[in-house]
Amino acid sequence: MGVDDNNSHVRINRKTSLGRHDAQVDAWCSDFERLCRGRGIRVTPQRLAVYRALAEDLAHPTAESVYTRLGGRMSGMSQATVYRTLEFLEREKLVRRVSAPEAVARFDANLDFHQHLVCRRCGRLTDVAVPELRKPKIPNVPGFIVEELDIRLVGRCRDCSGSSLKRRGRRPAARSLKSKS
Amino acid sequence: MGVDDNNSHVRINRKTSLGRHDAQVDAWCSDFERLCRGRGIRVTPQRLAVYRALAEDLAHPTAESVYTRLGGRMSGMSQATVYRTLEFLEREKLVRRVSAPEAVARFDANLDFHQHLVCRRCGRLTDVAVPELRKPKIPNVPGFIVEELDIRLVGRCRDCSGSSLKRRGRRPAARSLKSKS
DNA sequence: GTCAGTGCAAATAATTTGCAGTCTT
DNA sequence: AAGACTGCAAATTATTTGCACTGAC
Repeated sequence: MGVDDNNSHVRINRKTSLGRHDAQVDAWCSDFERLCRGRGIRVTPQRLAVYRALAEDLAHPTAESVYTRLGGRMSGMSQATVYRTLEFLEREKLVRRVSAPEAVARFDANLDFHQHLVCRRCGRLTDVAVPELRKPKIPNVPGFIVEELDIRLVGRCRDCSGSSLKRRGRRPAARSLKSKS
Repeated sequence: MGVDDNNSHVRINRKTSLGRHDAQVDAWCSDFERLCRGRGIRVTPQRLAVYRALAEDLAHPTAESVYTRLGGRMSGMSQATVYRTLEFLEREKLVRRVSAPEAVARFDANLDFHQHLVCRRCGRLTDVAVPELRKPKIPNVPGFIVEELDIRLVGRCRDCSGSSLKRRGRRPAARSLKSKS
């Protein structure tokens, strides 16, 4: 079959599946270092190591996975640092946090059509119905059976829209969100 | 301003914000009970209670919140049961699990445009680039600043496509996924 | 030299599990 | 009555924090 057949509307990003060329990783890392210095962010061996671990493994590792990849208990690097560094890098928008199905679970009895508004700051999750997203055409992805499109609108709710985007503005710890019902 | 002004393309689902009419909750609950019996699912007071708690509170409660709403330690209902029941209801597709930002965190050094394939069974998260989703028009939602659209394609990866959709097929505990890198 | 960044270990928090007893069908 | 469900409490796993120390700038 030809390159332009039905299935090729969508392409799985090959780079993601496993590791990549050292050259590219190195390039990313030096970009990273340059960017940090430019922004006045201290470059520590730990930060470089965590960043490199992420650059090497694009399969969305968990904090724990990063820790393990770095040599775990043997590396002389502590879990706490890995957690703190990842949080820091995310705050600096140097890496992204993505949601996964094994999330701290939230449930919904409402099976009707709707999407979710997710407030980046307070974590509140609100229903919204966006008519334009009503009948999303399910893309055809080779090697994967797409059963549904989960669309989240991420941003800031009314209560949090004023609050800083400042560097030092740390959001509440994930734990403290649980009581928000 | 009129009902049809720019901002009303999108409507926040009011029902969600808090509780609702008892009548509607009752209706949902009896539908629920009927459906369970029809499918041969045992109807226990605990299951009804958990379902009702969800039907009453559409603000995406956590397992912990459900437990608390049911009276916490005083209700005579254990946390374990709440967790087990929610998991069960989800497996039966009687409620939905939605992802939230405080998820068990996964990180990504790749900031390029892409979406995520999420395998419902093994939890693996894969990058994919869907051209049609390239420039999503950000919907205008009153009272919320939408900063980005997070689109996930949920389904089954190649390795898991064969495996049962059978009732008894329990997926691996979330914990055991961590090692998948 | 200074203060941000780190290690360590203990504290929290979220979720799961073993096992014996109980209730739905 | 049979086996599915549940309670209880202990076990796991994930993540955070206090405090003293060290290294990047």
